[in-house]
Amino acid sequence: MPLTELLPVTDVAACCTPLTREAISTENAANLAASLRALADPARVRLISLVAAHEDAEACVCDLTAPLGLGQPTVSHHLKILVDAGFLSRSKRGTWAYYRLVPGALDSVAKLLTTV
Amino acid sequence: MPLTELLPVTDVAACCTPLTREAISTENAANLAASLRALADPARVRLISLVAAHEDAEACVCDLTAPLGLGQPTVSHHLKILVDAGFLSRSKRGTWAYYRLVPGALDSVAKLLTTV
DNA sequence: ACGATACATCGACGTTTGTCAATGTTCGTG
DNA sequence: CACGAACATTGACAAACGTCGATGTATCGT
Repeated sequence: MPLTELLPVTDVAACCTPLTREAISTENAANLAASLRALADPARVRLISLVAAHEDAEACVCDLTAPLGLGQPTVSHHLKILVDAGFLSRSKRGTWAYYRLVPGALDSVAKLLTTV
Repeated sequence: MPLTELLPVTDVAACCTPLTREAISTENAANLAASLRALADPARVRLISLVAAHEDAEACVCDLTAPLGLGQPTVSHHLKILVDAGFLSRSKRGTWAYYRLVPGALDSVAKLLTTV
């Protein structure tokens, strides 16, 4: 079950009622787990936070390597995981690649976890 | 960064504003990531759902091995991770160990992810 | 056209993870 | 007290993950 095969969060959340309302199917559980695993890393948590808090709510790779204390290839790697999972979007302008939050993506997984 | 060193979710959530409000600290990011990693597995997602949906909102190990299709030691292993992370509580009655959701635990991590 | 810059991809390495079989441990019952 | 049942713990192994250095690929400025 590699992290590479995953559905965008938006699709994952479209599927089902919150986790605790009724027993989730095996397939939906796998999709939700994959989305969660994309978030379940200190560097990626900080990346999302840094992008959201950055000016104009977007950031390029060069803005992110220093605060994370990680190499550029590693940061690109984490960003790719977040993009593939549907949490971030990438837009290239000139030499730079700008990342921003996908609206509603975090909220959709939050909604699945909510019990009330 | 093994999954063994972790704070209960409740403490994790007490720390800070939602992820996207301001840049999260390195330490808080590590704690949140650890909580998320406890959830980021298909078997554990199903475990939480099965426990919540079970009669009286509690279940013993013997109720859970069959629907998961996993061996008893593996199920116990996953349950321990969820208990250590603060998502489930364990109460032993006789030979049986009953697991139930910790109220508000899932909601606290959901709240950290919410952007609105 | 050339060099430099910003980023992505690749290959490799050590660490962590999920799973199981085997073994401990605790509790109830005959 | 011994036996069985329910669960936890241990040890082992393959698979996946995070990180890095090296290399590839556009794009801009001169």
